[in-house]
Amino acid sequence: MRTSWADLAASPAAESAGPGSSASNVGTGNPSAPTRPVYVPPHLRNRPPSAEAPAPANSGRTSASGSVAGAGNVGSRLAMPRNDTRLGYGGGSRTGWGNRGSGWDRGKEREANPFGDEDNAEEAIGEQDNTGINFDAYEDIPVETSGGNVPPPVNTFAEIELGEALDQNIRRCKYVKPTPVQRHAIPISLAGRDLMACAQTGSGKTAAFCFPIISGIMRGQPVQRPPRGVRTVYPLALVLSPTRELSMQIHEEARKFSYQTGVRVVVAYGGAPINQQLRDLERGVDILVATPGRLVDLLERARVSLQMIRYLALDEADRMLDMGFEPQIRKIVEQMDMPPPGARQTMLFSATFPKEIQRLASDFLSNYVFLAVGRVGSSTDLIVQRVEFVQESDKRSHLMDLLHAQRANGVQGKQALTLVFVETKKGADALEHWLFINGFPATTIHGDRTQQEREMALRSFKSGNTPILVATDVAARGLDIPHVAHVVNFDLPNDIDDYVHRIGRTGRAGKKGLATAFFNENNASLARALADLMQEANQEVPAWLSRYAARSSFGGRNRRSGGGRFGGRDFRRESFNNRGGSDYYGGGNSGGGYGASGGYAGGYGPGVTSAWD
DNA sequence: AAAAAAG
Repeated sequence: MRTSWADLAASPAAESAGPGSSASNVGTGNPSAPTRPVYVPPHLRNRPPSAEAPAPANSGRTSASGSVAGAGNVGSRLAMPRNDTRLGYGGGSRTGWGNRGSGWDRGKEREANPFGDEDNAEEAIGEQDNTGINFDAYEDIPVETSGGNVPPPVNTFAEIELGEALDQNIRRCKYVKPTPVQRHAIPISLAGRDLMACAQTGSGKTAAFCFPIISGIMRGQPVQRPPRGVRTVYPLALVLSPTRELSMQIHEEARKFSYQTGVRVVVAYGGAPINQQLRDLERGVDILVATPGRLVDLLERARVSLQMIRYLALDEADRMLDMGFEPQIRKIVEQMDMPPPGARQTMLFSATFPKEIQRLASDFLSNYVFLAVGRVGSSTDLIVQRVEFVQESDKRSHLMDLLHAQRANGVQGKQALTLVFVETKKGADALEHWLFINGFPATTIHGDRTQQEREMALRSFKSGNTPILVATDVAARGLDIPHVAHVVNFDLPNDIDDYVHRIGRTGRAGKKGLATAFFNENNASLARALADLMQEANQEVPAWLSRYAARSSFGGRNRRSGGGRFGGRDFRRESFNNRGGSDYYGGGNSGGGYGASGGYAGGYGPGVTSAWD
């Protein structure tokens, strides 16, 4: 029966195995046309591994040895038979999950094991290795929700019906219990609600939107794909992010979560050859992770259609909707063939969410829940923030002093990683060169480098091979780099939100971090916001900075009324007096965001909704 | 003014 889109997707893929065959086998409607089954079509992937080796004694439940699940497996093949009997198939005890009657067979026999086949498994999984998560750091987190009928949070993964295969992957990731944003966001999404979520950097947002998507796709009705054109693919979920490296990272994470669920995740971004990405797409895609430019390209080539999208997730959503990106995002979301709000489920995530961006974002949402999870303070107080007054001309030698001190401190074992942010691409190259000739191995990542160079730089940094990375804002958001001990704002950004994201590259997953900023007259416009932010995060604010702040306190665009926290306030609450649009961050409101202390509407216990209703 | 994102 050629009813499933998967069959449609399968044919072009088979065709790609034999380039000469063109689209003929699709046209014939012959389901078993491919004679060289290099590729296992989705409808065949889920055959119970009848003759496979039985599960060894090693249960795999918590291979707590080492930091990596399956680290002992040299190759991916080794790991898979063991798991097959436990995950996708045998586990079908849960209601509905094992039911393959729909012809929507899931699971794969050829899927590479994303847990066991990575060269740098420790680095790759390290941060998400939640044995290392310091959950105590997440106690007493203030939560605010608003919107109608907010589904209550959960306390454990077990009480969420995510499906056996996904549960198993959660165990493999060593996620012991959900982080606060996951506790709240996952039930909201599973209930089918649209969501705008603010949560601190490093608090597990990726999983928060991936789990409901994967679960929903597994649970969902099989789709009949319109045979629009054989080379067009119809993803069910779209995840957009502002940088290529972040898309890669989300893809890697999502692959782990969807391992042996039969849900296929594909990534597409610019700067890399498009042909491999096209081949990946042709093999079938449920979740497409992409950067906007490349996606538009694919859409215009009609290689991707958004017609079947059920889930849309924007990571770093405020960034995606700011001036540079907004037209592209609108084009993708509103002017292609994506179902409208209400006909799809939309999830927006970021650590920061300025009010006027919330307003733009609300165009994409339908009856959404606003969720803010985080401490009172836009940055986690796991990060020690320092500001030093440094003239432009002294910055280099000052950085050198810091690096020397750090080296002297001799972090045992692996060298601590230092991420240095600068303002410009040229400045990045210049600083890298200077560091290099002064004996500090450094590399750099910015938009003037080739994609290969960018990826190489990031790998080299992550592995500790080059423990200093000089970066522009391309690296400011979302990147999850374990062991970043120190973020240096060599040049401060002009926007306080960028500062929040930059320093959020450290202090992740409940670990501590240090952030040092070089401040001088050029940064006067940031003084107020910076001082406020630091104060909220219980950081020591230098007296000279407070003086700068007082001097420039006539509400520049960086000034957040009411102590902006991390943008964690639903603009709808104040929108009636915000229509004028003259405000930024709701400037001039009287309410002042969260109350100075304990002003949260609730969210601590189940069933709590908010005063917004 | 800068950075990012298609080629």
